[in-house]
Amino acid sequence: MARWQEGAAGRLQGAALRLYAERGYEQTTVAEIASEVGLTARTFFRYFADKREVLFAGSAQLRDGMAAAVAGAPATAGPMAAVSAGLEASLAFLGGDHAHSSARHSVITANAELRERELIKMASLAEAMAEALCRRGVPAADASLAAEAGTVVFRVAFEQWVTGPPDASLPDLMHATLARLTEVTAPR
Amino acid sequence: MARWQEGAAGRLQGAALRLYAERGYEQTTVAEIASEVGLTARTFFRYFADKREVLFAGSAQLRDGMAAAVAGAPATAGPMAAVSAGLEASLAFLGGDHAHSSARHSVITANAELRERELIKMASLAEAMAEALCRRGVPAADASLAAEAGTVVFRVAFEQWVTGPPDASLPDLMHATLARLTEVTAPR
DNA sequence: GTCTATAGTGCGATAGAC
DNA sequence: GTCTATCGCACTATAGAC
Repeated sequence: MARWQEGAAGRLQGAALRLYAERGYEQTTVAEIASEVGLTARTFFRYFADKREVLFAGSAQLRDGMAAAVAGAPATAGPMAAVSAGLEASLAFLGGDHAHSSARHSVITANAELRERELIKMASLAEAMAEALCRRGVPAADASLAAEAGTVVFRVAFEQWVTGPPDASLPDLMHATLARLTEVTAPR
Repeated sequence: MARWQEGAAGRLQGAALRLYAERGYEQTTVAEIASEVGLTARTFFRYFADKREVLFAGSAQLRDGMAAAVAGAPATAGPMAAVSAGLEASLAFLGGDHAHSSARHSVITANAELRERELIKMASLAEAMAEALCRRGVPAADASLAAEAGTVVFRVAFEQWVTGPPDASLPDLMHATLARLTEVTAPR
């Protein structure tokens, strides 16, 4: 019989998302989240750097997975094609649980601090992909532009997915959005 | 003799930027900034919603100016051309003081919380331009894509400017970066 | 202008597992 | 004994309430 229950981090994440959704992010204290799963606030901060971070666990794996996909794209692929491979890789991390993604998205968009945190996570995705592009020999400025453009596609497609019907295809939305971007930015 | 000196907000901004640069954002307390110009922390929070916001005064005007330029672009202009007009309008707000912009940029990039705040300001620029595009009859998804692509250009060009030589031309960098974006996103 | 709740940190104590 | 997860306490600064 273990003295502690296992999966403290996961239990904290679940309780946090539920409480943030029920009563709002600002109306929820860290102490409440922790006591909800039989822990104290001090332990919460052992696992998460701050009150926001509990909603963004796993973002490092997403980032690394996308960067690896960019790095591993065929040598013949141009910058945008490599970024597209990165977007493809993100689907494995995010396409699974529509209900969870949707709830999480609602909580985040309802609060400015959480939106800030989400944006910096997006920026770190872009930075990681840009660095991978640089290693492929893409000039730094082009790499930043392609990577940031990729995250724009990611964001727009993902938002359409979570706010739309549960049976919509995230891959299809991603491809369609990428096509729209090339259309919109094309010179007339 | 006035009971208080005028331009409290401006003096707080100046002191904040200076102290953030000298000893770092986290090592500076609001009380220090305020006492630096003969005020109290309570007064600081009368002018600025939080410790970060003092570095982002004027961003609402920038946003409104850019949105107005998008709205006022020729009716024949496509989404990206209208966004380009918005970028053009931003130059009047930002192209002036290279030393100040550079110092501010250094402070912001040195701290994660400040980067978060900058990103949400960028997102609000994109949102405002996207809304202006929608009013021009551009479909919502295309409007988001064009507006976000515009802020990507804005960010990349601005960073090149502040980190480069003081006599470089921000307008030229902006145009060149926009051209690179269309090149990079073009289908092969 | 004062008072207070909460976020977040540093250090140390505890209580098992090994 | 060491290691690790957790808790307790004291503390500062932010931010909002009164």
